[in-house]
Amino acid sequence: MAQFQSLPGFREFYPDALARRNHIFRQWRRAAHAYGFSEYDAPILEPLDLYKAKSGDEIETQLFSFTDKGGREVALRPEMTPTVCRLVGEKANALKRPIKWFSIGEFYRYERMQKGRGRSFFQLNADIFGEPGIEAETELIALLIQCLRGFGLGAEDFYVRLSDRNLWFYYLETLGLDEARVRGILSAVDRYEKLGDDAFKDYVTEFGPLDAELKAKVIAFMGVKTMSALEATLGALVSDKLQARLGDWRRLLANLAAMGFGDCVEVDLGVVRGLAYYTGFVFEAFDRKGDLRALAGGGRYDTLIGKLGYNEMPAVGFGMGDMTFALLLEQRGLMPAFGPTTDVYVVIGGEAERTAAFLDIAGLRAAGYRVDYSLKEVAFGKQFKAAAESGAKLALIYGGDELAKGVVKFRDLSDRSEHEIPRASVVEAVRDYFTTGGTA
RNA sequence: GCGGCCAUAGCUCAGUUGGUUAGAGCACAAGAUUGUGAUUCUUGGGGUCGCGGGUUCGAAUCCCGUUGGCCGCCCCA
Repeated sequence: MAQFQSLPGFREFYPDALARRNHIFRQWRRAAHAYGFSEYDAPILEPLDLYKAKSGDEIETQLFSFTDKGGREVALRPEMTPTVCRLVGEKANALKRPIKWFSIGEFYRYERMQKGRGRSFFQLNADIFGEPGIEAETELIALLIQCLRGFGLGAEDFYVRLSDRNLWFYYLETLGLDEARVRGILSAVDRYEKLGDDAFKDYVTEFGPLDAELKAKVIAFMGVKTMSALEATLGALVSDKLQARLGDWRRLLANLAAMGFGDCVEVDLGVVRGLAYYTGFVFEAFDRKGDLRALAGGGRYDTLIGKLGYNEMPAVGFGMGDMTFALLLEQRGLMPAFGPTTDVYVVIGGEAERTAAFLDIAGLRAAGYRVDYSLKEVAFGKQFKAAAESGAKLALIYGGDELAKGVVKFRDLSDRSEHEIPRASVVEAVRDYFTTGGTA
């Protein structure tokens, strides 16, 4: 039977599955366009070094990488960020700012499959370049929320956890830690939710015993879930950077609340995101119930474009994958059923009538209507059954009796009413039906 | 990279202590039905039981290996 299988972790999209995927992409595009983002795309095969430069050599074990016939070390793209940074970096001086871009593409990672994760997946990426202030975060997080709300998901279904690596740095600095120790603590914070106290083991190995009072403060800070708790913890501390940053937080949350998204966003300093390249606000979107993986994640990365060899440019972005998202929509019953899409089904009496029918079928199709008919000569009963199953609202009957009179029978499949129309005005009659009387 | 469970028709699954030509429902196709709608009835196509090896007179069934799938750990850009 199965002589050739698809490669492990790769998905095949039969028409019903592709309809669901397209539905997701359509809503994402609609949201991104509504927020003034422009769509771009780029190669799926890139130089391996592009990813090593961002993530280090060890990333190679999780890439689909190989040597091409020209001896180049290449990799299927595992993410969009390095590529879009190159696009922006190359033409930084010519691009009007702020640069608001998005793309929807397929990505590849050589990993074990799990629920919500495969070796190939699609991802929406949205980024804003050239804006260092929280106005960029406002716009981007709002887009993320709209990308979820566009499907009918609400604050009871998902929430965005908002955190800030800068706030962690400034706070831990006031507690006397140097940069290396701060990074060690952040690494522990990233794992604390899963590992509990064991998350601090690496820190202790590297820097020695962790002061009990410091550890208590770190754990308490992780637990901060509201702006007022944040202000209670930090408000009295003497640090200009810290107090200015609190102001950023207030403005960002106020902006999102003003857009009506306040109930979708929660302060949560427990989120730091492992990636070393994030430099400010970070955020992740999660399902409120259930145990799904993160729906989306992102943050500010002001230094990455510089690390890739271009002039530094502020940037903030997020990515949202299709697999976990589709699981959520299915769980909530928000994935529509997609069937065949036909406007008009043409019933043909026999071979003699087929020639006349073809002319009108072609005319209707040229006018933009979705028209179908039986490829072979079959009984009328079968054709009407096929018409009903096709989803068509209208059937046009080309029979010998009608054509002899120069007419076509026009049947409304929803109420089973029918009347005759002149053949010469078929396109007009169909157009009239769908623009006025048609029950779409 | 590590671990658990699983693999019979396109799908969901039966298949007795190992026993003759491997079944059902759904789906698909044709007919009953030579001009009007999802019913009903009849019929049909489709499987080297994931693959390979072993035990046996005999394997879908037992054993080993392997590939693939689901799930978890690691990781998660």
